[in-house]
Amino acid sequence: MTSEASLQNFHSSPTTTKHKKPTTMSRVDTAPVEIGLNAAIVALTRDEPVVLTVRDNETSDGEMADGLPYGPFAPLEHRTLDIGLRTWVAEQTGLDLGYVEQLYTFGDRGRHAQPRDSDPHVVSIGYLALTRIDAAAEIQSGSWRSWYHFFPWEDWRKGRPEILDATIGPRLKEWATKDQGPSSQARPLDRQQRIRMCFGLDGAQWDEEKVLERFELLYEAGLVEEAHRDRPETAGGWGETPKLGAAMRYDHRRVLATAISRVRAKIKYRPVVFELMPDDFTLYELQKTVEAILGPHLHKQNFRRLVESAGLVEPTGEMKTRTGGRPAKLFRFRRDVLLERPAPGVRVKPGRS
Amino acid sequence: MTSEASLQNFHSSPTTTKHKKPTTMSRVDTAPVEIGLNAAIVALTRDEPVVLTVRDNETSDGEMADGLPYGPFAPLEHRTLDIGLRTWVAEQTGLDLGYVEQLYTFGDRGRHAQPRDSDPHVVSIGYLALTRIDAAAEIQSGSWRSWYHFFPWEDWRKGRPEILDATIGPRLKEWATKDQGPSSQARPLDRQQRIRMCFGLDGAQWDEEKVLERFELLYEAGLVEEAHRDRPETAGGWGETPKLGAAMRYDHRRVLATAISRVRAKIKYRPVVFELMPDDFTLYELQKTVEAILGPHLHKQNFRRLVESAGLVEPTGEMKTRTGGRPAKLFRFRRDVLLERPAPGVRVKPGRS
DNA sequence: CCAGATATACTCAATTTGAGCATATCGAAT
DNA sequence: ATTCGATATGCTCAAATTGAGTATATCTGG
Repeated sequence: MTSEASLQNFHSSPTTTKHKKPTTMSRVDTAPVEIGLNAAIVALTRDEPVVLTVRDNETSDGEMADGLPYGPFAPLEHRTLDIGLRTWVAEQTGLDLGYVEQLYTFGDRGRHAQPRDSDPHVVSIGYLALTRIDAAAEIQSGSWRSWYHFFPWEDWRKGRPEILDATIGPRLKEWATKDQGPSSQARPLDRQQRIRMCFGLDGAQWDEEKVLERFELLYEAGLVEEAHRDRPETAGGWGETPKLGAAMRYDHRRVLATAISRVRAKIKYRPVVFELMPDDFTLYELQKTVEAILGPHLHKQNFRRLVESAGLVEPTGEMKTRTGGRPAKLFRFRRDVLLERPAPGVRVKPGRS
Repeated sequence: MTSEASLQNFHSSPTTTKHKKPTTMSRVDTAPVEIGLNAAIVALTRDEPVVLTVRDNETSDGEMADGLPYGPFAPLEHRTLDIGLRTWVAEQTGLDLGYVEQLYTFGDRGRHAQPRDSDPHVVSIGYLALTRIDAAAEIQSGSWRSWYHFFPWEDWRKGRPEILDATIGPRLKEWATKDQGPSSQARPLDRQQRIRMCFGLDGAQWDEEKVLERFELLYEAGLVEEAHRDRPETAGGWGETPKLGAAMRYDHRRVLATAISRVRAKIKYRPVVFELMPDDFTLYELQKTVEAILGPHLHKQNFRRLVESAGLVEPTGEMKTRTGGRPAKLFRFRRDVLLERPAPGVRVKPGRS
């Protein structure tokens, strides 16, 4: 089953449609559709990237997995999609969002756990929101969870996670050699290669932006809980499969994966880090924040040279003394860069050696 | 009126929502919603970037503006969103799409020209498709139009377009000093600054990726036809306003603007140019293609060094002789780069001097 | 006062990038 | 046949950027 999101980067084999003559569009057979707005709200608590999760925004039906704040788009109430999102988030968590950005619209059937067949098909739009921890303290409901709780294999802060070679690698290789189905010919990259590229195995290098591709691959391979929840008939051998990260409701883990991918990519070419920082900060704190998101992306004092020469920050004149060593200058974000250069960001690179 | 898409890059002032206690989600007041799938299909004919337009896919109601191929998402027929898109495109134009990528989901009211209030609210999802010109020749309906036909101010191939200083600049400055409304305080960038950054006026530099921001600004300022079509009540003085590019139906010009933005951005970090090229090509043809999309982005023979050293291409061994000068080596795309490096692309830069 | 920790300044070489020169080969005009 | 215009392609060279390291300053805690 081809996941839709992977089409962002790969060809998909075109559907072999008969070439009908162009017809006038009919409005028949449009089954009811509901639009779900889902928010991945990201903050940082002590160098830990966290996401806001809620548990009980629907009647508790025994399922206790975490979920993201979400709600249906009501076009009569919400003038725009993101007003709708802000309204739902405020209502469910008490948080007024600042920075909000649309991620992706998912529409494939069978990824949203429809209780009844008569329920409307849900198309879900994922959003990324960034917030500071002081604003984040206001929340009235929901809880902050490390995003690595849901994606342990993405946590490279202490080096390569063991789960990669201990569990994920072997199970994926096993899956790669299993039944491929007849449609495997059309696929541009075969399973082996996709695994290699996604998870940086066999000499390929790890790309911290491929969060979504990795999750979709694990889903496709049936290695995450959601895959079995969505298609119980394929649950063979699920019992002995170890849990790979905590599951989420509906397709929320996919939305979160998209959010992480986006943050990791965007931090490099737009000054979004500062949405997560307090007004004043030291350069080391800034670096720690970037590393919390990207992983310890081998930088050094070059990092300070980078942000200073890029004009991203300016000294406040104050010092921070409780630093454990020599006092550090405090800096603030230079909002003027937005008026100067087209694409400023903390453009860290993979590293030469 | 804040355009929704501009939220990709700017803060928006949070809606001041009362903090209600989290409630169980109700399914009341969900007015019917229809999802429109819209395809901006881009190709290249003789160094001219073109987009596939259709005219008569709905009952002709006198309006004869161009539109993009589109159709409603029918969840019972279309397993995924992009299968739906491919189906509609095939039906309306006879073209089987190859590379397809989702762009953005627009949902704001009043941008989609609802004939009757009783009609369902339409949320439209924009897609970008890239195709080669030989495949593009197959089309049975619709016509290819230069994308600069709709966005003349984006055409920098012969230097800075006169329309910028002759028309757009003055009219925008006039609008900037007009009535700002009471909500202008909360706006992070005022009109002057937005104009400056979007259109590279007053010393700011032109950013070829800001296609959508520019169009949204013109829409907001009432300088494009669609603005008056959507809100006839504000049509004061529209008669004497010169036409800024050809209008499109519904919000299709916005979708096209998003598509151009995306192509221009993506060509720099993913090998998407090759979706537009024939199998074999000379390096100069490749450069011309890039320039047709980005504008003459001051490169030189450094371009060849770039693509060759990046391993993006490999020589076929053949030569192209009818080149007007010394015969050129033919190259083909090295598909293997996808397996080697994480983000290869024709990463041209603005230029130092 | 010292050890440990962090902050900050500065250096230096490898690499990348911007810009230009020189030469090769074709077609068309003279 | 020769010349000119146009393109192709190889090579050089200096400027800028980047990766990596060294040296020194100043705090906290023992």
